[in-house]
Amino acid sequence: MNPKSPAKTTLPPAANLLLAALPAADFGRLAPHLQSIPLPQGWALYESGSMMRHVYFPTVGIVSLVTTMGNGDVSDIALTGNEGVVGISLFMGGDTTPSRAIVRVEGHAYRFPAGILRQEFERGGELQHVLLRYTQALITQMAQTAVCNRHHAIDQQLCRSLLLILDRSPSNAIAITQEQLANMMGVRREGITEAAQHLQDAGLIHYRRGRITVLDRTRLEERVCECYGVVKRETDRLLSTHGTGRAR
Amino acid sequence: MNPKSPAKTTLPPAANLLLAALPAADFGRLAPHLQSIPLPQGWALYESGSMMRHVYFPTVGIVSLVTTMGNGDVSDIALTGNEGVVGISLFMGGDTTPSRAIVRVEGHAYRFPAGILRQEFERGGELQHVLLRYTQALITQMAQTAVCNRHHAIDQQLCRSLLLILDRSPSNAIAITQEQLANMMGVRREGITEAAQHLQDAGLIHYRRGRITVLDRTRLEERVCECYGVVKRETDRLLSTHGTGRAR
DNA sequence: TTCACTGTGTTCGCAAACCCACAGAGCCGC
DNA sequence: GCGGCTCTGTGGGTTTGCGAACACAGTGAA
Repeated sequence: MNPKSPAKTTLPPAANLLLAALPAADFGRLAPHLQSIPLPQGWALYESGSMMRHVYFPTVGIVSLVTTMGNGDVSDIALTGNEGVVGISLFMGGDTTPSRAIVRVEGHAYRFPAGILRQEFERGGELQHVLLRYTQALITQMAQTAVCNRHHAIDQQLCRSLLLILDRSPSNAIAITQEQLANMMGVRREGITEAAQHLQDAGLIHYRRGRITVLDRTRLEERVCECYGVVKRETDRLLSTHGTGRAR
Repeated sequence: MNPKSPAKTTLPPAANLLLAALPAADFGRLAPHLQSIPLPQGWALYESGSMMRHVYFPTVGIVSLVTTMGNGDVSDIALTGNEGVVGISLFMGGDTTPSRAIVRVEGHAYRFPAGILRQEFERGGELQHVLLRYTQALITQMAQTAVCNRHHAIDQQLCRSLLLILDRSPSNAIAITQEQLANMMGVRREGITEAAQHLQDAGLIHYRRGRITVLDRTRLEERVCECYGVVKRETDRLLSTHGTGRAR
């Protein structure tokens, strides 16, 4: 299931928003080291506690940060698409984390060798600012996930998950099974079946065998808990290129 | 409820572990700007969305990062004592966060004006490394909180909260009411009453009117869910001064 | 066409927490 | 030593989600 050997790209279209936000000079130093690789469904970009060798900037697809309990229970704690980066502990200084990173929706990513990225990070330029601001957005997402797990019903959380996925998808058709959704949300598959039925009965979505189509995004947003909006606003704020007035 | 005007300290005993981990040269540049202030119970170091003017390094006491929902429900998402710092979004680049920071157990902290700390952070030296590594420990704590909220019973979560507090307390007597604990954990007060009775019946703790005494820490650690250990190990790893070989 | 497999629908009982309401019990000041 | 307040104990009824087991349908390969 490992991705095939990297195909080096000369000057990619930078479909990753973080890379796209870099000034030409900063990006120029990174470009020679870019590798474009596929992200096949289910692939683990890194395992719990393992030393990271690369940092990944997704362009298409969705990668989840997952915490696994001793008894095998899992929950996604955050979700990253082309707006972010996977492997923050490399530049945060830990080199490893207790969580795993798993491809939930297949796609592609650019990746850098760990040393290259860290070296560039240490320069303290715009790359550092962009990565740290993204990390703060990630923190917000995790915090909101924690309270959402505590306080909100599965129905609402399903809306949240669907919207988070939709925001990172090219179309309104999502290739994912209820079983996988249940895994992401850390609940039983039956709970998802029931919640999805509610949404389908209400005409918000349509699903069949591993494919969910969002029919009415507006009403989905009406039904979702506030957690979605909080995270979205904060992410937009932090990652808008017109930041807090820092030099660019 | 605001703290009184700052009393400037010349060379504090650095009872905050992050400050203590700094080389003399780095600490020397910061020392003139140190202000020691009290942290009274219930005080909000910063509110949701408000611009931060200071960064706080607790020496005694406990500060919680809290997310408040629209309907008033609250949950702590992380907890900081003298091993950490409050106000990470200042150096992460966001300047504000959607969460609040509240003093759960009264104490003291050193604080810096925002500009001073950010300027020192931008130097890219050991202070930056220390702060980023702490931030990663914080991320681990938040991630584990999220899955713990999802999968574990109140009894176990109570054990976790008590141990987290105990780790940051000078004695094994904790001054906190069940109502406050319930707020921290985002559950009903009655749920805490019941869980605390179990622990008291088992002889692990003793409590009376706003004071909980831990009688048998070992057995508390046997009963707690794995989340506590995961966070503790990771925090110790990241904040040990014998880090990952970065220059000191 | 047949067969195996995967994904979805459904059921029943059970346990954990929740909501609400109120009772008692320690603590304080006057 | 008497209110008044805060903190803790308790009960009943309800809801949500879990566990396990099973039926059935769409899909694709032999």
